[in-house]
Amino acid sequence: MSSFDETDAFEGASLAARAMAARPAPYLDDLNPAQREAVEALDGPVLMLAGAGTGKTKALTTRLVHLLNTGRARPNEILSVTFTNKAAREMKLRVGRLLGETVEGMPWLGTFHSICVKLLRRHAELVDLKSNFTILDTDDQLRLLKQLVQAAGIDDKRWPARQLAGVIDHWKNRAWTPDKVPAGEASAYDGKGVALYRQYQERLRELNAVDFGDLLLHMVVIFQNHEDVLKQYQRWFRYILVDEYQDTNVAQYMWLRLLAGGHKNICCVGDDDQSIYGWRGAEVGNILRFEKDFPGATVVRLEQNYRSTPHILAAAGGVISGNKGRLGKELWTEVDEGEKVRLIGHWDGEEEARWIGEEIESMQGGTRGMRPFSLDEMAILVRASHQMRAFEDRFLTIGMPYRVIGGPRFYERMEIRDAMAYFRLVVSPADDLAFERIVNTPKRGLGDKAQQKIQVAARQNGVSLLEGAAILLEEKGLSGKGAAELGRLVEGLRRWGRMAGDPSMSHIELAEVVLDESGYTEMWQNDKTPEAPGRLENLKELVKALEGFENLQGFLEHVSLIMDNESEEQGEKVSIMTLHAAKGLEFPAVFLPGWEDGLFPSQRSMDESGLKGVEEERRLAYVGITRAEELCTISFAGNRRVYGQWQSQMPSRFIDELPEDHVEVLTPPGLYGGGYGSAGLGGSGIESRAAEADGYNSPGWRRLQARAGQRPLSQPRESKASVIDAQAVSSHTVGERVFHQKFGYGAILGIEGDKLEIDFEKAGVKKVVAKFVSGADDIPF
DNA sequence: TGTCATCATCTTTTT
DNA sequence: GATGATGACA
Repeated sequence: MSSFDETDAFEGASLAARAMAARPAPYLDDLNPAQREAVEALDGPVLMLAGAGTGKTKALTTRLVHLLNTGRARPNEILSVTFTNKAAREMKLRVGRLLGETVEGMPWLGTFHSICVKLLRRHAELVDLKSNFTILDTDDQLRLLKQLVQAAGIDDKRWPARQLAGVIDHWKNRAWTPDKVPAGEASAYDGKGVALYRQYQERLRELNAVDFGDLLLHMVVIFQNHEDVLKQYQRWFRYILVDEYQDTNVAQYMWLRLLAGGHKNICCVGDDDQSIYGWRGAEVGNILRFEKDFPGATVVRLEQNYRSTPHILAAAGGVISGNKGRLGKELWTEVDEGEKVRLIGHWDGEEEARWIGEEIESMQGGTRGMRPFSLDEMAILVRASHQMRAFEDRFLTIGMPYRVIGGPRFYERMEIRDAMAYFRLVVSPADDLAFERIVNTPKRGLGDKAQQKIQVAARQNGVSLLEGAAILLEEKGLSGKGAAELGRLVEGLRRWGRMAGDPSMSHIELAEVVLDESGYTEMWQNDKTPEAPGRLENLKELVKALEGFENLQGFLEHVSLIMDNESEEQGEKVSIMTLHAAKGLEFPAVFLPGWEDGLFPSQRSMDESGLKGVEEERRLAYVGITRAEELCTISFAGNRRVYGQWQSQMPSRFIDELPEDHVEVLTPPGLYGGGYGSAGLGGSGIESRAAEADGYNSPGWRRLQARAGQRPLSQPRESKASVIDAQAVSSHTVGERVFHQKFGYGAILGIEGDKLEIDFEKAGVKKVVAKFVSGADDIPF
């Protein structure tokens, strides 16, 4: 894990470089001609157009090693930027492997954001900040904006603060400070957008805080206004590598151009077909105009695909060819044909989840003449995260082990943020946002009125909320329970602050003391909701995570940037994630459910961005299909619940774009002869094998629907899960009160084999697998 | 001030 | 279906 130890970032070469004078380069032999060209074109601008699965990361890391190996730069003179922490880690790992040693000496390999934090800490004063500024998460940001909106007397129902946040984010992504917002944007947010943006920036400065967008924006401003600073870094970073260039926004683009302005030794890697972050301000245009920005650039295309079968590549290629203005690449492969992309329609979303669950079970044992797939080799990629739910419910029911990647992030959970707010307040007592968050958590009898008094006291005296509270107490401005509790809190924070300065006390102990004495832990212990045990567990994990850090401050810094949760529990599991989260990953077998117009392509994307929106969605489809190595299964449902309301769905337009020759249409499961009549493939241009059947209006289908409730949910197959479950059954009795990790507490109504029918207090009656249920009294924590 | 019920709104995608 | 905001009540 990267630490923020900046000491040797600019000092002499810490390891590898010393020994790096021109060694032989055996690693070059591992590359194909295109990759090799991209690696060996070391000087001047290089654009590497790397299609999906063409060995992009390999080329990039090899290039980095080659730079070191030829003695062109020392490890700390290379700036390499990625978008995600995961990608940065991966690169470090692979560079290390190629060098045959661990890479501690690459201080400037990281995400845009983490690198900008390092730089901004050094130059904070140039934008009126102190170098210990805090980084706000979206939650803090929103609360701050809400205050401003309300203070401006705006009806925040008609003009939600969320929207303002979006507008400001949009502007920051284009590197527009309040002064630079173009006149054409003046109508944003009821015409008050710019004024509020200005106020917001002012507030941030007062709080000595920045938001995510600021990290880049401030650095761009600094580089633009302070030539000496810019020059210094232009000299220092002798080579620049950029991953996922198609995802850069304007601010990032300007940042890169400024830094590369001198030597122009910049190598950008990307794939215009995989640009899927337009909604976040990414500009495909950046990659499309690279050659104009850097005349004489070497452009290398990586087109040999090492990941997928020809059928999969052809299907992906067919879909993406519908987009205009592509740089154009033709992926090819040497591997054998393999299976066609499979397409299947279902009656509704639940049926789809059920079918995929069963298909996964049979694929474990090998089915339809295919090799067996392990659960780790299979993934379900959805458009929107709410689609995951159907699968989770289903898999919980049948006892299929699964893992959700990129779900609700650990550090975004309520209890973690609360705890972090306490820590922040201990470290910096003037953190008003943190104070607001926890004054009345746990409940201290400090409602709106009391909090307003604190605000007033703070403002009148020109001090932080915490100090304001202290003054208010001295002046006896509060009484009763609230006063006593607030006194305890203020006192506590002072005490903990002293402890933080006491070297004899570890920050881990301190964290425990804070959570304990503040009553926060107790609050959850007394909480009877099903989430409480999990939250306590998370708090424990949080404290454990502190171990990797010197002090609370370092930890807070880390957390604000590393938002992904790396809880890699082992065990074979099916992966479920969004298409966005899947970028850069690959799986032997991939399921792509929910290909229905409105859902995918998403209605919102089409409404907001029109044709551009559809094209981005199409790229998303391309990303999805190209994640598959051997088998790709696309599905759609004729009906789906949207906002809790049933809606009939049309198959996605992208289905029409799949080239027929590379697609096999599967017959839907069940007793009804299948087919795709009214709700199915009509008009898709693809011949269904069962096209003659009248599909979902057939009597057989209706019969099936009528019986859906009683039908055994899955044909028991010899899976590991059910064997274990069978043994577990005997430990439960009808009427027993039990606890389930997802559904909470409930009473057992009946037992059927390895499944229990349980009346949950919150979730209602469900059938679940016994192994997910524990006695209500022995909850593990 | 805290709690409960009702109601509206909502859903992409994330550093 | 679920969450958040609002308002009546204890």
